[in-house]
Amino acid sequence: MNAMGSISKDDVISIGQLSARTGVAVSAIRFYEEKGLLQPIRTSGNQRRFLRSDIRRVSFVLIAQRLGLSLHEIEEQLSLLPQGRTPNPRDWRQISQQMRRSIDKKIELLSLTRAKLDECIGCGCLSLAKCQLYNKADKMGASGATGPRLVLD
Amino acid sequence: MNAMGSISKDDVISIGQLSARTGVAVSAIRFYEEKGLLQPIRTSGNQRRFLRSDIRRVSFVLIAQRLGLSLHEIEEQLSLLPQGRTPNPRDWRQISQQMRRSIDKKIELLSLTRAKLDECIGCGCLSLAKCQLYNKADKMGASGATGPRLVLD
DNA sequence: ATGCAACCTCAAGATAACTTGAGGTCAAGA
DNA sequence: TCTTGACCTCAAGTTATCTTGAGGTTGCAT
Repeated sequence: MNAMGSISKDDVISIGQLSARTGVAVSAIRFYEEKGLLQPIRTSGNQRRFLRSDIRRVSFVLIAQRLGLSLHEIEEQLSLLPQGRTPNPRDWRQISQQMRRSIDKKIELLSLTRAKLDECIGCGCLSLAKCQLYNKADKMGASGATGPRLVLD
Repeated sequence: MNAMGSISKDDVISIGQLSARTGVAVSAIRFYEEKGLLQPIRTSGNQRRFLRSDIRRVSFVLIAQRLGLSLHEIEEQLSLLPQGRTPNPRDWRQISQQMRRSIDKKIELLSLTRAKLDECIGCGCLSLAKCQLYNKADKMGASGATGPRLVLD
């Protein structure tokens, strides 16, 4: 912004620049926009212009992805922020603690599965009726809209 | 088999029966066949007939899926067995130990990520250049044929 | 003024693991 | 014999996360 509060040319960056800064392909950035993760403004010639803070916003997306969040979940997190702002350190602390809890859960589930597997190694059973592992998994997941789809989440 | 060694009607089951026994949808069974996981024979009228042991084979697929193996990986495991037989308890012990190792790896990775996340919670940084979490993940995955696709595996 | 890299849109392709649907056949009981 | 449920094939749809390509436009440097 300049002294007048308006947006000057130097405050915004092109999609190519955002791509270069974040390592995310141009096509992916357009895709993120489509999914509501970014809301660039347009030039008179219809080209996208991003705020510098969008670099941080994309970083957030990348990091959250590493932690296993889907783009949809990430979008939800972002939309929870007041005024849909890009997460600041304080927001980040909130969100990352929530992520931590979800990682804890994943680890717990894997440990449980591992324990069951250890039993299975001993028994060698492969019976759907009796196998603890399968039954356990069954309770975990049967829900899947698409059948036996889930992968130990 | 009967005394003659030929396959009698009672040795085999229809796709519907296999579905009922395993809980796997008929369409999914056909799909598994297409992927090489099952190799039913056909009646004169072109209907599939499965061996009873295929129930166990499908159970194996389900369990392996729970452990995070893709159908492709499962097919590989099965094809390693002599004569492409359905895994018996001894085979199962081999395979499940290998799976155990892979679960161990996943847990390790998650723990690592969690540790990094804890650091991040403290620092509140969201800089791609500096964030340990992101850099770590980067080294783990950048490979992805499709860009930032991986999910903390 | 012009050239050309960078940008735009929209459609389609890729992968995993299946499902759904259309249109037709088989088999077993009444 | 007829009927009907179970089966068959093949094509297309689904979700997530993008990429690739075709065909056309912009904007900055010379």
